Amino acid sequence: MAHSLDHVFAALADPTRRAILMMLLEDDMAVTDVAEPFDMSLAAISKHLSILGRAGLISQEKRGRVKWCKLEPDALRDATVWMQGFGQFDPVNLDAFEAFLEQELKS
Amino acid sequence: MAHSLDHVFAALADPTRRAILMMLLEDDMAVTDVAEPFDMSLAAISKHLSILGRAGLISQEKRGRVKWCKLEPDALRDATVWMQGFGQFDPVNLDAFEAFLEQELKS
DNA sequence: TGATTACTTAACCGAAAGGTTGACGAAACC
DNA sequence: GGTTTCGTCAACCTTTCGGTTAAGTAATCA
Repeated sequence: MAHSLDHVFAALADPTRRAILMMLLEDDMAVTDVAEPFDMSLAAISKHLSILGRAGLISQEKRGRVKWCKLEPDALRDATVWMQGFGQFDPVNLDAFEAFLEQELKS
Repeated sequence: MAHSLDHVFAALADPTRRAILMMLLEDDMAVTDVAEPFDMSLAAISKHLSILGRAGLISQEKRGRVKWCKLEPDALRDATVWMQGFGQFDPVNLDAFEAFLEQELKS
């Protein structure tokens, strides 16, 4: 159990951070590129990324002057297990997630 | 989509609130009984319960002078779907959850 | 009726969250 | 070497969080 549920859930509670995670689902990204779609300073994004890092949800590797952000979905495992203890839900519906994702990125 | 992921994840980020949810897994409880194991005022627990209620994770029904708290696990569904969009995890391991729960309640 | 029980609300407090701007360091470009 | 780019850090500000105590309301008990 690498990272506490406290940190993971707290990281997921912010819409900006959830959006960042969804962006990283596509591919690894540099910090500046992560920041681009948001109406927010680079420093703010940098803070969000460090919170995601503390929760273990992403890792960061610096190559040259560019710092690359990589999704680490395994950090979600403990949280998922915890939540599923409360009942069985439908089998994963990826279509629903895709739709939700599209909706979210649009707003 | 009844309750926002913001509220659900924020509610889950606090260990006291997660412990309350686990207690309610056993059975419905009155507010005073929920508060009993915690080293915290009743007012504090009342606030935690209202946060859980706002997230849709519990419902409360007043019968006489007693207010009963009931787990509403369906509120976790959207959050679970969201998280599972990041990858398939092992099938639910209830035994692991039970062990974790026991550990948690002991500490 | 009077006292007690069950709970919420209000006011307050310190600490943390989420944002800003400005200065800085390190790598890359010309 | 000078300048630009990438990113963090420090200081600050406002709002929210998580707790407290004190007071208030509503139902029950004796």
